[in-house]
Amino acid sequence: MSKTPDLKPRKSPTQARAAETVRIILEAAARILEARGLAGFNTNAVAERAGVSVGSLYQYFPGKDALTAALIQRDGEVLREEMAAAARLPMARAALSGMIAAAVGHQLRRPILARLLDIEESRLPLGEQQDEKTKELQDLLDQVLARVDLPAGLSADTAGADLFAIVRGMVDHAGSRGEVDATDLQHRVERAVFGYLGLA
Amino acid sequence: MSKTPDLKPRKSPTQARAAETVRIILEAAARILEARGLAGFNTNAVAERAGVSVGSLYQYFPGKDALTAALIQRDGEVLREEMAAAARLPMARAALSGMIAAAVGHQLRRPILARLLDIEESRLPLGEQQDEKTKELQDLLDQVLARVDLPAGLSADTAGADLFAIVRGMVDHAGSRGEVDATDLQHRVERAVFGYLGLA
Amino acid sequence: MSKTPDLKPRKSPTQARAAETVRIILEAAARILEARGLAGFNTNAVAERAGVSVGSLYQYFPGKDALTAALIQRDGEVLREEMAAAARLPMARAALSGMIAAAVGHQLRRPILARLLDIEESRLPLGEQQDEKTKELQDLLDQVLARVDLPAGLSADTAGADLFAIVRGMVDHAGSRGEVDATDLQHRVERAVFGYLGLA
Amino acid sequence: MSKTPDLKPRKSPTQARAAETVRIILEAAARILEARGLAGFNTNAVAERAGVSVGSLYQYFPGKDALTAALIQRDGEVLREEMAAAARLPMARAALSGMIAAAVGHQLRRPILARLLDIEESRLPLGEQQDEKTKELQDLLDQVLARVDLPAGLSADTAGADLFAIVRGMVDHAGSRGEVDATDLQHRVERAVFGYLGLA
DNA sequence: AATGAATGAGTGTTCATTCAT
DNA sequence: AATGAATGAACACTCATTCAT
Repeated sequence: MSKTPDLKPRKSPTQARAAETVRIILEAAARILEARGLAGFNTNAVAERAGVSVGSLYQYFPGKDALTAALIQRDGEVLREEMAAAARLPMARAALSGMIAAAVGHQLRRPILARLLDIEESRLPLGEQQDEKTKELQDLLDQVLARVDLPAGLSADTAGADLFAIVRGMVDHAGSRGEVDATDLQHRVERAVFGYLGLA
Repeated sequence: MSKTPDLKPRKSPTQARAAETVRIILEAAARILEARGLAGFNTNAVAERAGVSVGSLYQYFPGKDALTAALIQRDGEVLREEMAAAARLPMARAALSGMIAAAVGHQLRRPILARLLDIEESRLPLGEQQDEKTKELQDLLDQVLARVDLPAGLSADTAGADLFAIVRGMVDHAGSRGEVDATDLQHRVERAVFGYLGLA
Repeated sequence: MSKTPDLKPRKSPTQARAAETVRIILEAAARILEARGLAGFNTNAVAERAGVSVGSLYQYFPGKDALTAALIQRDGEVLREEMAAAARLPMARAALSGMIAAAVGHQLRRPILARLLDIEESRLPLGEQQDEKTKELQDLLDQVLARVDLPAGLSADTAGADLFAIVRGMVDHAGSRGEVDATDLQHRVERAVFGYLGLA
Repeated sequence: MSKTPDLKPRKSPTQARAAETVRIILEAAARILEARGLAGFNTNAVAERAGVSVGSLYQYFPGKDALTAALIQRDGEVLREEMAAAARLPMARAALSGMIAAAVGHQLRRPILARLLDIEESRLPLGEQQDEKTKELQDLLDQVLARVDLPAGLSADTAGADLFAIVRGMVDHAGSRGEVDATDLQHRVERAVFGYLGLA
């Protein structure tokens, strides 16, 4: 077995300058990923693009994987907020539509980045912290699903996982096909989701 | 820009022994991928596992990416055959079910391998050859879809791509969740597919 | 805690060329140590001095520490043989003299190298293999000490350890003072050893 | 060739607070050395342990080696005083015993630190200052040796160097073996020293 | 054809040292 | 004077690929 890498940020930047440096590094990492893919994603390139030294990068992240993990975390932040907002809508159908819209919007905003982070997320041992985040999303979905009539034989858990997979699969694929029309994609994903749930 | 790598096998194995060697190398590559992931997938490890020298490996494949490409190709062979057989079924609904069964069966047979090859496939410039294979599948799907009443506003092309994405997303996710019950998964994918098509 | 490094050679060279490469690398490592000290002892420098690539070095040694360990092992080989030969002398006093001569000769042959390897030996977790080697020496010494009248209150173990320390301390220091006269040094070490044992 | 580093403390701490800071830094350095060895001995770790910033550390020491040198200097201070006191004893034999006791006590107080500083001392170009300190010790030893009948063929210089080496070798080794009984070690070192001098 | 030793560019990471605040 | 963020040269180690045997 290989040793599990440290994925927690190394130091919380106390000074304003340091926080800004972290932000710059993360954005540089995102751009490198988008421009050169996983193969071209290395710490020296990120540091150079960020206009800082490698040393600075390692002041804030204990290793490459921790940088990736932070990027995944940052990337999911907005998504989770939009999802939570959508889940609060009173009508279940509207809530689901809103959650789909959040996923679609998130993916189409930076499709390449989203796809690569998905891949990396499945590779990294993100630990409790990320599990919590995922669980949070899962819970939101479960709450909404509890308000619809699920078809016989489907548990909320399984249905949640499937919907997750359907939405991610469709938006990833749309992203890789170069789609940019969010409205159209939204409709199709709704077809699949509501069809799956028998709410068509 | 980096030069696009040569992905065609270096020599057509005219002799039976050579074909056998190629087979052994490919299976070794598959097992390394499954056991060690993309990070542990390197030519020296594959050659050692295959019981041949690196030199021999490079006799049959011009580079690492060509090896990966051949693996993707091999991996899709059976899937395409089963898909084609299913597409020949007279009833459109049965044909779709059969195609889903092929996809589900393929993924659950070697879930880790299937997932990693999906990732690599999206990274490699597979060229005409693979495009043809994908187009073949797309055509099969189009033919079947031509025999159902597509909902308004959906082209066969788009619907095909979406179904592809739905199925792949669901089976990938099921694979990574450790599901092994093909029948159950089959039902759920059918829900999504027929739901999407309005055939529920 | 830091992970204990792998200190065993990576592969036993099967071909003659490979064995020669290993020999060349070890001698280059020795010369780098002598010329630049521990601070200048790095794998790139060793490889360059050896006239091979770093890659070759890592074919045979899993890491820098393994290289050092192999050097320690090689360095002790001749010493152990000479010690064993001396221990076989029938007269205990002659045996001790012979063992001192072996230690003195060993140290004066390559004084800087011997000193630095002593330092590294104390730092590395050499494991059973080396413990055996040291135990072998200790056993030789014990056997010889069993044939002399030890002063009251001295166990063979303690006496052995002390003699070891006396000899090593004196020859190390002589080496670092630049002494080259083995005969003179031999006499003085004998003074200390026989004096310690009350055999003056 | 590399330039010889500046080993003198950067500023004479005129203020009491500065002197205290220096003391704290030195003790932190000692503890880091003991706890993490030479490999873990770095200026950032020392500063953190000392509770000061690296910047402050560099206010008082022009570089890492200067810090080490100061530590060596501090470490020898007490030893030299005790040695000088012992050398003033009227009976030569008692003086030697006292000097041995000083060395043994010094080593057993902080065995790991003593050993590592010995190693570093042999690596650093300590310059006149330290030479003087060593010479001071050597002189003390010479004065005492002048009061005993040296065996034929031994100069006071050589004898002094040998005794130094014997004592250091024995106490270093005892330290690394984990010995803690100062009285026992004292007896054995005396055996060696007086035996060497023919005063048994 | 096969072998496997050899290559070396590339990458992750550390740490002594500097300097803006 | 003090801080600690930033620097970047240096180094351990990997692995795709080549080539002498």
